[in-house]
Amino acid sequence: MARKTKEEAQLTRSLLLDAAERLFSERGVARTTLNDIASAAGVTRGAVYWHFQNKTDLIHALWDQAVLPLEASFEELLQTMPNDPLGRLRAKAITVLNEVVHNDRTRNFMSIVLLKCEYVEEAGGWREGYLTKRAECLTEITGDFKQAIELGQLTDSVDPQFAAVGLFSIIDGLCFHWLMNPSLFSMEKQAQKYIDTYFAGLASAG
Amino acid sequence: MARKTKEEAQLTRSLLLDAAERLFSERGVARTTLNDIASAAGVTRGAVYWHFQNKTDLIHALWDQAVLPLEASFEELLQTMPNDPLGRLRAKAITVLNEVVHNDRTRNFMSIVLLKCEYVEEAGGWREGYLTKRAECLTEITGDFKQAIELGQLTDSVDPQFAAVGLFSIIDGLCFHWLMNPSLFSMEKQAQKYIDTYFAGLASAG
DNA sequence: TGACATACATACAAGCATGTAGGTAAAGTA
DNA sequence: TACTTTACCTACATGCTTGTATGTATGTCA
Repeated sequence: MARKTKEEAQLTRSLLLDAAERLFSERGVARTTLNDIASAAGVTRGAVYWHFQNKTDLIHALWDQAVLPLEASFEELLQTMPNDPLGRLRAKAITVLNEVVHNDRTRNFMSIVLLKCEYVEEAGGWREGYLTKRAECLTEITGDFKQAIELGQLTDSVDPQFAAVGLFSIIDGLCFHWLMNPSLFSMEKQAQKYIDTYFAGLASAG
Repeated sequence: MARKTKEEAQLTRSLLLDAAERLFSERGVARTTLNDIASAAGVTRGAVYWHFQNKTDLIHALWDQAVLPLEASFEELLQTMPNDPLGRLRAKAITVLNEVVHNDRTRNFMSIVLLKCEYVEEAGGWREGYLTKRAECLTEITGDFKQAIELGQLTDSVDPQFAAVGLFSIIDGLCFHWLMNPSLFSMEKQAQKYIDTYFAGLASAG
């Protein structure tokens, strides 16, 4: 078989990532073999080992690709309402929950992260990277809460870190339940009600 | 080597389950081999295959054992406050969160369920059983919320199913975050504050 | 246009993990 | 006490997955 041009090679890489994302979310990370991924992308394992060092490396790359759309929409929100941190948090949360429903990429990604992988400490494992990303995300949320308190959108009896962890937890928890069993409730209709309920709880804080 | 008495055999079985629980929560389900489990229990794979059909069967058994203490304490709470469904829910939620911190069994179990296994549809997989158990648990919570509304502890503008899914999500979300990184926040100190915040949100419901 | 680098495919070796068949010695039982 | 069953252990066959080494035909650049 013939060598591909650089563009074609990038396409192959992209196809591999797509296949991995889909297969991981369908069969789980551990039960998906590199051969499965290669076949699904229409190539052989040779291509996988050309583009990535190994499975772990591929997962890392997958992460980078999957997080981009979310970060982009967050950035957008920041510019849409620069002086309304609480509204921004609300919008961010609802955005994530809606993306999980409507955006295949986000849904697959969340499904992998919450349901289809095992977090285990090992040298070169991806748990570390995930922890770091989560920490960053949490700092961001905490920052928004801090601003909200400074602007008087929330009482200063609210601890920003506390509020941030809670919001993060609710989002993950809702995604976990919905992805586990989408027929349980309509994420689409109730997402914002959940977020508003939590914010109402924070507002009445003691 | 010599044959064991029936009691000793039961002990072996129990040791195997203990070892499995510990190893699963340390290394993840997929990366833990039956040999690992047997060795950790001081026996060989022969013993595993004697007591269980295969890995899946072992996981099922593990589940049954791990859920018991939680169900027991729930039952206890039901009798402690038969006429305070909301208080019961609060106590249940806080109980779970505290058990995760203080009870090794519960913590290991939650860790496996939330972080160390992959949920994948397959013939004979344990996802089905898990879904069923969750559904039962959710019905129970929903029932309590219904009662709370009937007794006027909550407005009837609150949808019990909505409230139940939310509570369940928060609990799982908090456990997920805390198990992923226990240094992030003190579950012990803040668990009840989180639950109260959510309940406050429900109370101010629109 | 030739030489080198690229983007894979193919082939091979090696290590596990699983399932199972057969062995064994003591416990249980009549 | 003799026979059967139990509770394992040992050994083996099998399949799968990974990693790597090598082949190869083509893009790419001087």
